[in-house]
Amino acid sequence: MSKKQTYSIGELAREFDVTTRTIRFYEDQGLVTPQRRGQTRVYTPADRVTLKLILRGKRLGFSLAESRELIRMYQPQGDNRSQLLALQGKIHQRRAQLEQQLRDIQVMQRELDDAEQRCLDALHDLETQ
Amino acid sequence: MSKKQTYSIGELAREFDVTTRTIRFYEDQGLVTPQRRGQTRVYTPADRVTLKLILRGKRLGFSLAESRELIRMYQPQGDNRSQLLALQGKIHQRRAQLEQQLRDIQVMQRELDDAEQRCLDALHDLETQ
DNA sequence: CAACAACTTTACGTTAACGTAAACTTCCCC
DNA sequence: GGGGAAGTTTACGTTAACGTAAAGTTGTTG
Repeated sequence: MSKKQTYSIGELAREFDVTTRTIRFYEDQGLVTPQRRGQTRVYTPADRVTLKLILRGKRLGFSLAESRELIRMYQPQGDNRSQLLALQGKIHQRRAQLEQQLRDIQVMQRELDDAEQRCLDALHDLETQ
Repeated sequence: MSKKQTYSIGELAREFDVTTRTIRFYEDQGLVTPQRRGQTRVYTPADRVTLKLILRGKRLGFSLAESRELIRMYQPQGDNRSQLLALQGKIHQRRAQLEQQLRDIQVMQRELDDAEQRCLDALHDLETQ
C-alpha cells in the first residue's frame, strides 16, 4: 500500500548526487537527525525534504547556517509573541534578499543575451569573411 | 566637464561596502588590474564595473573563479571559431543555472509566504485567546 | 565461509575567501 | 616637524564545507 517511506544514506546520496560524507556532515551540523536501526541511519521522507531544502539553499549560495534558519522558519515552533515578531523580521529580510537575487539574475540574463549576440555576430563574420 | 574617472581603493571599498583587503585580494586573483601612480593603485571606471560584476556574482553564490569566467565572457576576445563555440556552450550553461536559480527563488518565495501566514495566524491566536 | 557491498566511526587534510597584524611610505595640516 | 589619514607589502590565521584515508561492523550471496 504505502511506499517504502524510509531511505538509506546511500539512496539519498545517489538521488541528490552528493556523497554520504556530505549527508553525515549535515547531521553533524544538526540539520538532519535520522533514526537508527542498530548502527545504521534510517531516513524518513521528512529528512529527505530537509535535504532538498539544504541543497536548494546551496544553489542560491546560502550557507548551511542560513539554510538551517530557513528550515526552522518553516517549522511551527512553540513560539511566544516576541519570537513570532522576530520570525516575521527574518522572513522579511529573506524576502528582500531573494528579490535582490531576482534582480541580479535578470540583469545577468540580459548580459548573457548580449554576450551570445556578440558571439553569433563574430561567428557570422567568420563565415562571410 | 568629465567626472573624476578614477577611484582610490578606499573610495571603492566604501562604495561597495567591502574592505580594501578584499579588493587587493581580487587583484591577486587576477580579477582586477588597476594602474599605479607611484605605489598607490588607481582604479578606472572599467575596474569599478568589474568589481560590481564580482559582487553581483557573490550575491548569487558564484565563486570568484566563476565570476572571472563570466567577466571574460563579456569581453570580446580575439576568438577563433572553436573558442567562440566553446563560449556559446558556457553561455548556455550559465543560462540554465540562472533559470534553475529563478525556479528555486520562486519556490522559496511561496514558502516564505506560507511561513509568514502561519506566523500571522499564530499572532492572531495570541490576541483572541 | 569467504568475499563483497554498504554501512559505521575517527581523524587529519584541503580549498576558497578573505581577516588580522606588523612594519613601512606619503601626503597633508597646524 | 610631528602626527594623523590613507596608502603599501608581507605573512600568518581563520572559517565553512566538505574530501580522504583507515579500520571496523553488518548482511548476503556464490
